Amino acid sequence: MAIKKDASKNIKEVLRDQINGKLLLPLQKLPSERELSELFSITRISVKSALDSLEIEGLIYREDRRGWFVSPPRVKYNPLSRCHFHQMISEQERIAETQLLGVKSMMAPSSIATILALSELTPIHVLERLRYIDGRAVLFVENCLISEFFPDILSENLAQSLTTLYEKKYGFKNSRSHFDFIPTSAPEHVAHALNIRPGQQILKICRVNYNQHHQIIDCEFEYWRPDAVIISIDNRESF
Amino acid sequence: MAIKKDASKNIKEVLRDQINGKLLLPLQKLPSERELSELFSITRISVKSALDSLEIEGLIYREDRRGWFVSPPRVKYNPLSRCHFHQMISEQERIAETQLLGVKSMMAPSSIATILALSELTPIHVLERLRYIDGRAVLFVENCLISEFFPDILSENLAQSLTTLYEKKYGFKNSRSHFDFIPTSAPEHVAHALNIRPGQQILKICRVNYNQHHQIIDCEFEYWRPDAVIISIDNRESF
DNA sequence: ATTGCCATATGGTCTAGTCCAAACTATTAT
DNA sequence: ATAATAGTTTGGACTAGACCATATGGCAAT
Repeated sequence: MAIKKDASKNIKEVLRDQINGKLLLPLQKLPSERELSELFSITRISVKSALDSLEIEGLIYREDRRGWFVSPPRVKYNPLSRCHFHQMISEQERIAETQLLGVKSMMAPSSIATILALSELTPIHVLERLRYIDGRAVLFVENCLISEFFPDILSENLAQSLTTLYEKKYGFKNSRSHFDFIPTSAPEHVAHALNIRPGQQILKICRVNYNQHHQIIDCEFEYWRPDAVIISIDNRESF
Repeated sequence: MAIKKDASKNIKEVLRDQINGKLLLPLQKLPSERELSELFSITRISVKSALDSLEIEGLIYREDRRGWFVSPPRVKYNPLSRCHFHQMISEQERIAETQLLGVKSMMAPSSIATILALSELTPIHVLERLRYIDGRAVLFVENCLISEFFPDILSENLAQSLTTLYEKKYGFKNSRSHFDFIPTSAPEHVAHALNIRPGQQILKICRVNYNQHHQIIDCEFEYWRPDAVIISIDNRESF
């Protein structure tokens, strides 16, 4: 009786072995849920439950109504480094792309006003961008800029590094950033952009940036596909 | 037709509203899955799916065969601060406890040897500890110490701060730490200790510590209940 | 070549149950 | 009082289907 496992444990172990043993390669499609349920003689619900679990582990991911696929290796991401996104990714021999989804100008809603430490009605620009690694959408980014710091920014190419733009066009240097990392679920608009289910787990990063005059100039919300990233931080002391 | 929602969306929204509106308070028990399925006239599977989703969001958590409960607010955790766990928690007016689960002495397996940059067979001590906030087990910690750096450490009280012990007994100061933050799922022994399902999402933190001589002396694996924590890091530049 | 349409494959969601194991509770025997 | 026991409640796991919405690819009309 020690050999016999739960149905879902068995399929999980088999698939994990296949992936770890490189019999299933990154980006490769798994058999459909119906095929798996026949192969393992279990119902589709049990198959789904096993796949859900492997998804949480970060081994596979789903594309809505297309199927299940093996996750590529995670990229290392050091938010504290000066390095731009594209540079950081290409150093890992992966290909990064950035797509500008849209720009809105509005009054800061209370949730954002709190983060930006605004005490009165203040206009902001909100950029929505989607970032790809090796062609897969893995990161949804929302930048909220305090408009008065960035006159005429909307005429620039906003698919590039904002940090560079801040410095070249406005002379801003980063003096401080604050980061919050929160394991939570994807809001509707994020889920849609990343082609994941609303409510799926995600790693949310809230970043607040200060310029060289110690003023908060913008904040950023990053939503990472949880299987795509390792946050990697090195902390050397200066003493 | 715009009013009618999916069954699971409806129950999710109702429960989320109840929690956000403080009608359901932290640590309070939700009605049982069977009661909810009757209340909302949906099957238990749909109820479970909605609860799963709220769990991922971090609003509720389950205790095996006991029920579903409203998550307390997240604690802020800054791994880069010098601050001890107990101090950090009590500054947030929460109560921290630490329980030593066990100590093993062994040869470093390859996975750990790699992290500790060991090139040959090396004895290590492995401490397993469980940390509670307000009586709830939220953090499983595994410390892997290179034995030769810590003679006689097993005779000490290991439920206290290890950092303090390193300094007082061995004169070690931390000169550098490296952190990896990985959203993944709970391994079996971790799930058991935290009373969560094997395979449930977790935030894993791998930490490697260097002493004042720039030697790696130990590493630590932290497994956080994902609804219990916000990682909060402040990055001031020195230029 | 392009466009529009349709069939198919696929995952998303749901119904209506069953059986099981662990946690808890109330009762009973000592 | 204490300990053993039996019943109840609870979530965990599963069966065996159903219908829906969308992504895709092939085909036909333009």
